Amino acid sequence: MGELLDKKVCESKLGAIDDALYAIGGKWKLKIIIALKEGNKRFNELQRALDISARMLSRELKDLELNGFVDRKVYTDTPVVIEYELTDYSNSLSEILEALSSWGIKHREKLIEERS
Amino acid sequence: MGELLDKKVCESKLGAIDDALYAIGGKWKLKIIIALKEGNKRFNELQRALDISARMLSRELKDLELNGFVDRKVYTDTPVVIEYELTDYSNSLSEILEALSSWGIKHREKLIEERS
DNA sequence: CTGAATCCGATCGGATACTG
DNA sequence: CAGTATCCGATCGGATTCAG
Repeated sequence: MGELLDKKVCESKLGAIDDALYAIGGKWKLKIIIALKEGNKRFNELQRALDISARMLSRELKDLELNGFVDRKVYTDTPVVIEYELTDYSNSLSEILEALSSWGIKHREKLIEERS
Repeated sequence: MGELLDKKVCESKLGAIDDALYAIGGKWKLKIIIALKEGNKRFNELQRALDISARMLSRELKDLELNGFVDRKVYTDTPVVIEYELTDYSNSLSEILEALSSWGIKHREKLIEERS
């Protein structure tokens, strides 16, 4: 009986993780969000901070904006300034970010240990 | 002064997340691990459970084994049975998995809400 | 400065067929 | 059953160029 329960739990988790990976998976999305947590940034600032090509950054920002993680602010101050800013919704990712970064730190330590 | 601190924190987090994504990023690794949490599985069972091609499953399992998340057990029972099993180390991912799946559920709810 | 357009190689990922 | 090999299209991702 516990097996059936396990299966249900597993399947629902698989579905949920699918949804999550679909929205924030890939190489860049989470990194962009982290970079913007430090403060709003302009296109070129992000590019330099993340070492990402303009082509990919442009795509990813469009996607992040479409999915409600990022706002594109245009300040018409002559010269016009364009900044990217996190939305409130992106704060809902904080648990994931924390879990990932703390695991990443421990994982790196493990790797270094193994080399010796 | 707080700005400099922010920058340091951000950079270290970017590095840690890099490490994490390098190890467990991509479309399949976490899904395979979740499927195996339910219990050990054979190659074909995994394939059906995840709807993944043999080609990709083979690659990903090799990678997961190399990085210490999965063990490949061979039972020489005539006929030989081969099973994949999670290592203890893969349990260190539980926080990440929990965070991802609970966020995924909330995110899906948000999406459904938005369509109405 | 903010992108979009193009080109090109690398990788992803499924389908199919094949081996032990 | 447990993979491997091959083929092929889609996407990723950098470099460069170009426009507003």
